[in-house]
Amino acid sequence: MVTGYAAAEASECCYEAFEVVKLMQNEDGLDPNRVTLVSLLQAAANAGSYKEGRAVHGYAVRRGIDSFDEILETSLMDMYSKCGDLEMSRSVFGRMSKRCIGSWNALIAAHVQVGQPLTAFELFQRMLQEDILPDMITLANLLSSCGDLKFLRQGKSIHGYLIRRQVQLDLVATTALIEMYSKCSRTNQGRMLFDEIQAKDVIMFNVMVSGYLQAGLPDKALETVCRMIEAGIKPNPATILNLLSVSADLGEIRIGKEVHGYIVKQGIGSNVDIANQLLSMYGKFGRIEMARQIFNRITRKDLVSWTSMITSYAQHAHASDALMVFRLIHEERLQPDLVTLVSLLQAVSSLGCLTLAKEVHGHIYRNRLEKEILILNSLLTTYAKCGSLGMAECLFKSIVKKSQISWNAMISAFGMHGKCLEAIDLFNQMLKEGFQPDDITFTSILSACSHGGYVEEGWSIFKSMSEKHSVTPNTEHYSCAIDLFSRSGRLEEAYGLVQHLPPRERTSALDALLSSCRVYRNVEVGEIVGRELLDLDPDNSGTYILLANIYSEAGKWDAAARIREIAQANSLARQPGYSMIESASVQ
DNA sequence: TTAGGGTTAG
Repeated sequence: MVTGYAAAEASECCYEAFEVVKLMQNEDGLDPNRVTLVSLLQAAANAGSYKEGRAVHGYAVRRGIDSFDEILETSLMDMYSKCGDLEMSRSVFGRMSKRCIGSWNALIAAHVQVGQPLTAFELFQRMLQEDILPDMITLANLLSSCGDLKFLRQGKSIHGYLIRRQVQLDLVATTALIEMYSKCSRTNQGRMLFDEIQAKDVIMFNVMVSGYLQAGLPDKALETVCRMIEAGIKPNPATILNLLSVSADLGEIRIGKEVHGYIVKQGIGSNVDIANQLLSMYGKFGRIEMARQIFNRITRKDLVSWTSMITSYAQHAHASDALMVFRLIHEERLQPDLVTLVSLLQAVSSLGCLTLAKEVHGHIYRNRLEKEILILNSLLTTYAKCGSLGMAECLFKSIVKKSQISWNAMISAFGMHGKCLEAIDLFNQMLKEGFQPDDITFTSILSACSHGGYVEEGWSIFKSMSEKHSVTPNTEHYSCAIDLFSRSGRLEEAYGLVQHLPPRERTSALDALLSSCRVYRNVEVGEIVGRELLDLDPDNSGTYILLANIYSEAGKWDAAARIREIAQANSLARQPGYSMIESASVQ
């Protein structure tokens, strides 16, 4: 009876199990034995009832069942881990005279679950030193750690171990391997294992889908979900969460709306995790009103709900609303975490308010998050965007373990403030300290050079991208280099670079180049650029006007008149100019 | 023993 309640995994059942034991003692005068205690511990562990679990431990000690057997001790460890007391779990483990595989597994699993995979790995090494042979449970847990730590080599060696020992890979083991490979950026390897299994379950599909999402392949993720549905497997809540991510990543709100409809029909909209993901998806599409409605309907909002709402506001020009939501969090007795504060910093950055930046900085200190690299990098950018390059630099210097992102953030901060030489110096220092620049580093440094007019320096850095750093220049890099040349009047060279862009992405670069042609009164290049631009975007009245001006300023009145005639024939009126000024609503 | 969510640099 007690075991039945214990297996039911609900807190009410935990109390029922304890009630049954009381009845057993009072009415029948029977004392609980080891089996009863194991069941009670299991009930407490499933319900997370620490008080009850400790009481059972105390009872066992008082009754002298303290020369515990392995099963009872392992149940104690499991109960302590599930109730969040890892120390007690370790202490029970330490006192065990004979440790069975189950107790090792319990401790390894506990460390994996609280996000300490490194310790889980250390335990595994100790286990091998003590000549204990790992079982499938140990290996599945370790594979999960390998994924989290991106330990591809160790993950592969576990896979190799399984093959060498000719272990038949079941659904769970294969799923764990697929997950490990996906998290270590080896999605294809995961896919091969996935294809080998005929009878896949919903979890395996979800893991594969999530692997594709992590790899930035939302179309493959969608294809996999479709295959799953075709195979007659019903989506579960985790599938729904994946699908909402697919929709956001593909930029296809239609999919998200369809999934929303499914959620409503299935009556699972009250699930807080699903509601959070839905809110976040609408937020990403800028559908703030929809996001807000979903947020308001969540009855038990958790920190993710609040943070998602802040992010949605912060990223779509509603910074003051983001701040307002942040202030409400405290009333809910929730403690903002690292992610909440990073989102808040985005809002502060877009307001450009230094006082607020300092206020959040204080908050970060009070919550002891001042050493988190994620927070430091965001704060650095926020200070720079709020006009205080000094504070940004000071913060950068104070970061003991700088990440590549810290360097990128500081280079871009110098760029924002027109300090091109400082940005170049920092870039060189970054290389000297052995950090690998990436595409974002180059976007920042090239844009700093182009704004500061440092043509030679910028061009030499652009060339070094593929020659020295194996970074292939993308459209943005080309645009920066084109800008670099066109601003300094080297229009032929700029036009030469435009040819490297795919035709559809040439418009804005050509637009800027045409303006430069006017500034530098270069009719030859202007004519070529203007015509190419008119081919690509014949409805842009600005191009006709600019080209006509270039002709007339060069004295080519006939050509200018012809262009104006064509514009008139196409009835392209000049767009009136306008400006928008937002009044400061937050001090 | 296997799955999911809010996040930093342009």
